[in-house]
Formats: sequence, structure tokens, C-alpha cells
Amino acid sequence: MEVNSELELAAAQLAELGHPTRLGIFRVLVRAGRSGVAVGDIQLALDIPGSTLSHHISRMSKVGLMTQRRDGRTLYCSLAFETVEALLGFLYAECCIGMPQAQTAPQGNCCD
Amino acid sequence: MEVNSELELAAAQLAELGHPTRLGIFRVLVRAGRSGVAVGDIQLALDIPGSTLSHHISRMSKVGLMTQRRDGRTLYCSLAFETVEALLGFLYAECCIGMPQAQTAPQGNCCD
DNA sequence: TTTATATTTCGAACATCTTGGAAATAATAA
DNA sequence: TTATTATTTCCAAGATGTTCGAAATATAAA
Repeated sequence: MEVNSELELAAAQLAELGHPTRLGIFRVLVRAGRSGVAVGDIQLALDIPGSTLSHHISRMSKVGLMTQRRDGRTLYCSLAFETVEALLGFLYAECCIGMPQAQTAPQGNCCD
Repeated sequence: MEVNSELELAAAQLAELGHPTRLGIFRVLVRAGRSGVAVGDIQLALDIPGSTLSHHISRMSKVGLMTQRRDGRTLYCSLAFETVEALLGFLYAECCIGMPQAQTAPQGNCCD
């Protein structure tokens, strides 16, 4: 998919999060923190075939949601925290939405 | 689609936001606030055929992202702000992700 | 240098989504 | 009533996504 605007990038990333298996992967990655998790450990956590998992990992990587690094025969996946923050920042930028304390929204263009 | 867990509901909603046209609709709805926007005005804003727009509106409504109310011949769409807050809350609940001030994260299970 | 482990790529079947014109419905105005 | 406006539903074609077994690749260990 061609991603030629901030909105299109955000949509592409949201679409990847918008699948139960991939949101499960996301959850595992968040909990793993910066150090990441081995693909095999994600597979253990989710209990799905390797080829299916690999497909989802590939998609998430393609839109910048995660990075991979090899250590020996093991591939570690790490969430791209900056990307996720930028994505939620995009949603947030429109409005107070997503802010825990909605009252402190910068502009008053919604949440009336 | 069967939605039988919090994760599956969140995934279904994220998938709906994960389409450029629907994210554009979302943006229009956010800006419109509680009072909502007429379908026809969304169509003017996005410049797409009515049947296509209607299809996207229907999908977004189905997962609870918006509500519709009729006034005369005009149908008004309003963002379900509570739903969106719950969705972002779900993402947030895992971790500090999405919080503007990441340093104040409640648990220290990530963002190390 | 053969075997085992970790993961990806390939391929193919099946499912779902996307798009938009044409026809249908809902509500009002003439 | 009949016409007009606002929007949806129907339909069908084409595009994209999902799944997973089998085969391929990468790396290390025996």
C-alpha cells in the first residue's frame, strides 16, 4: 500500500493493530519492553503456527510497528515505541481524545 | 465478526479506524463534536460516492464508533467519544504508551 | 559435514473488504 | 399525489487478507 500522508500512515498502522492476533503480538511486545521477545516466545504465548505468526510479524514490521534483531539463531522482535507514540499522537492531535485527563485538552474544538 | 473479548473488540474497532477513508470520517466526526455532522456534509468533506460512504459509516457504526440520529431527511453522525476513549484506554492500560507524559506511567513494566 | 533449531518464504484455498452504479427507502415540499 | 432531497441497500467485480503445510534459509552444535 502506498502511504503518502500522515493520515495514510496512521491508517495503515491502525489496520495492522486491528487484527486479534496482531493485537496479541502487540501486547506481548509492549510487555517485553525495549529488550524485545524471541519470535519463538511469541509463538508460545499465542499458540499459532509459525508461518502464520511470521506473516503477521512481517506485516507489522512493514508499517514500522516493530523491529527485528538477530542473535544467533534467534530473532528478537521489539515494539517500535516511538512509532506507536507517534500514532497515538496523531489521534490525540485532533482533539483531547485519548488523553487520560480530558479536561486539560489544549484546544476546545471538541469534548464539549 | 464475533467479538467475545476486550481484545477482540479493540481489534475490531482499530481495524475500522485503519482505513484512510474511515480515518478521514473519524477526523470529521472528532471536529464536529457532540452535535455531529450530516452524512451529506461528510460526503462533501471527503468527496466520495454516497454508496461508498454509507458502507464505511455502516461499518464504523457496527463496532460502536459512531451513532446516528435522524432529523427530518438528514441523518447526523456523531462520534461515540466514550467508545473511542475506552479503545485508547485499552491500549493505554497495557503500559504507558499513549500517555503524553510517558514518565508518569503507573507501572514500570515497560518504557525502560 | 551432518544434524538440529529457529524462522521465513512459497503456494494455494478460502474469506473478507472495497468500490460505485442502480434501485429502493424515508421524509419533506410543491 | 408528485417531485425532490437525503441516504441506504443491493449487487457484482476486483482487490486484499488469512491460514497453514511444505519447503527453503540461517545459524549453531555434534
